[in-house]
Amino acid sequence: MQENNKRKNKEGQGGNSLVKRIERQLGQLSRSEKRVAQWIIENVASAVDASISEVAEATQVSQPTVIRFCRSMGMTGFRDLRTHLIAAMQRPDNYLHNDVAINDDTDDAVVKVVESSIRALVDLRTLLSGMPFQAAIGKMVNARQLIFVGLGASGYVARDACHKFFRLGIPCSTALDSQTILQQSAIARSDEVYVVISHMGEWAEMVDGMRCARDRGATIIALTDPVSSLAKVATWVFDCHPPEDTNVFTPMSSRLAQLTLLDGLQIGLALELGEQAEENLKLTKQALFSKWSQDP
Amino acid sequence: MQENNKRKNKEGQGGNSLVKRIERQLGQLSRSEKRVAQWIIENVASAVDASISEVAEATQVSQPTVIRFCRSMGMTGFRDLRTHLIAAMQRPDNYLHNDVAINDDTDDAVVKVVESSIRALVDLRTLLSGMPFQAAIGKMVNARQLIFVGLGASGYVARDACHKFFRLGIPCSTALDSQTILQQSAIARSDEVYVVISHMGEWAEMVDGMRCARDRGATIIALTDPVSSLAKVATWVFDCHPPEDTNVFTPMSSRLAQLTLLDGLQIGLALELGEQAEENLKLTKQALFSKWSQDP
DNA sequence: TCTATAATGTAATTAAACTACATAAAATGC
DNA sequence: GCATTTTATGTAGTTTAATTACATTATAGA
Repeated sequence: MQENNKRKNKEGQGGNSLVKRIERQLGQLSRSEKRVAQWIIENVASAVDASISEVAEATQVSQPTVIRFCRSMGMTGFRDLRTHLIAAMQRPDNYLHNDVAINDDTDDAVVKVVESSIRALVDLRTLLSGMPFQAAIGKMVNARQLIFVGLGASGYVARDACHKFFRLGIPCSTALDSQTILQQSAIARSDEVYVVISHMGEWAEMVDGMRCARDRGATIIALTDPVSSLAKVATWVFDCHPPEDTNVFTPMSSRLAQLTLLDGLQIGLALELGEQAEENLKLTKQALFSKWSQDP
Repeated sequence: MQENNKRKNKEGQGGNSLVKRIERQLGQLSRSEKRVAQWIIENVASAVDASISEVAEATQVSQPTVIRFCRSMGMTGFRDLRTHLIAAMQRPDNYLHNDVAINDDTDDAVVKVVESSIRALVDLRTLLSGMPFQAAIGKMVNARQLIFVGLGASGYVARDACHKFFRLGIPCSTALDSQTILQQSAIARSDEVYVVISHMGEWAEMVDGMRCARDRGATIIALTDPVSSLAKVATWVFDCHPPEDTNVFTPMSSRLAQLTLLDGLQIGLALELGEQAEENLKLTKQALFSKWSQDP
């Protein structure tokens, strides 16, 4: 009992994931077992929650065949397979993107939503190296004020970012509608940094405002599509192009990428600012906690 | 005030989030359940392979008590607990690698931030199966109005959610400060659904307001820590507990999980509502696009 | 075509997870 | 201190999941 625990832990940690292993062995499997394998690969997410009877039904094979498949994979049985699948799902590269379909049931749809969010962030990670963090943070360090700009849904991202950055002790404000953007940028100064969030970067008033601010010497950091008009006006661009999306049920996972990017900028800036910022973060955090975690 | 965390670094083999959570709740458990908790903490490795009867025998309690323990931990049952234990075992303590350190350079820090965001969503993925989507959506379908509630940083999440849901064509509003929450809940109706976002779920005014709304028959859907006061008042709870976090440089990745969860609820609701909601989504999307994608 | 072998399914078995109810212990009110 | 409620726990039974033994069908080679 104890020795097989050890074995399992090692396998779980060890290099290649179960999904890849199943793919590799596909050729050696019989027709029915192959069906099971295929279904699991395509539905890893639902597979981890499924019982043997559910798998059998989904793949139109008998329950013993499912177990035979498990054994072919070198597992002791279905329970063991499930263990390994759960473990494999902890590695985010196992998530594939699937669109929500109109006839999905609730649980499937939710799983797909979460997985597409994970994908959005995994994609972001691969793009990080090309992004001008150093440069953007360099400008922010010396800024008199940070102004977060976003319209519509991007306005919520801008607000969230503003709330994050002000805790560093830097003056921060927002501009969330055309009028405010135009007025704000009309008095822009060269020691101000605008952080602009926009999916396609084509709203005329926003682009005009930012052009004006840029002309007056301000720094424009844009989280937007790099081929957009906004990108042309910006000082620094962070590539945030939402995937083309023909499906109304696809949520805007790209805003998660924006939020995470802004988290990255804020943390980077905090490190650059050093002790003072760290102290401010600590104090703002304590201000909330002390309220109720002190009294008995 | 943060001191009590230090005590917990004692156990050598598996310091992971679920174990920490069990430790944190040890105090609230009854004598028998505490025995189960203790045994699991001390034998995480064997626990992941154990059946319910093995656990019962090892701890000298009855099988239902083991299940009761699982429920006390916010899991749906033993199977669910096992799922989470397996997932938690996948990262013994490399969690520290994701924490930003004061002497990290910018690029390292940014990568860590993105990875901890991914982590948060992968964790969410494993929690999904225990969440009451069906029930929550069932209530929303017939609601006269959805009210999104959140204080401070959670207010931005509430706003974002409100903006998402209104596009289905449902009346939506927000309550983002104590005063508004108390007033709103004072006139709550049984056909209203409150969606409450709160990290620890312990703000007195918010809990009071929601209790009042609940007493008046409203449905309370809470995205919060399942052991909180808010969770006790809520009709349905979605487990959103932020990881214990001693590092000021760790961003609040858990809000990404909340946003994603709300995306899931919105999509689920859209599917439930059917064609009308789909049409509304399409129209709100077109309203934006037509502005600039039509004229040449 | 017949036999041998592999593949798959059916039905029964065992074991795991869970529920409903009963009882015991502890806490509360008088 | 006793009755009453509440909470904690266990017993026994139910349901569901996993597995086995065996029967059937398909396939390949003589």
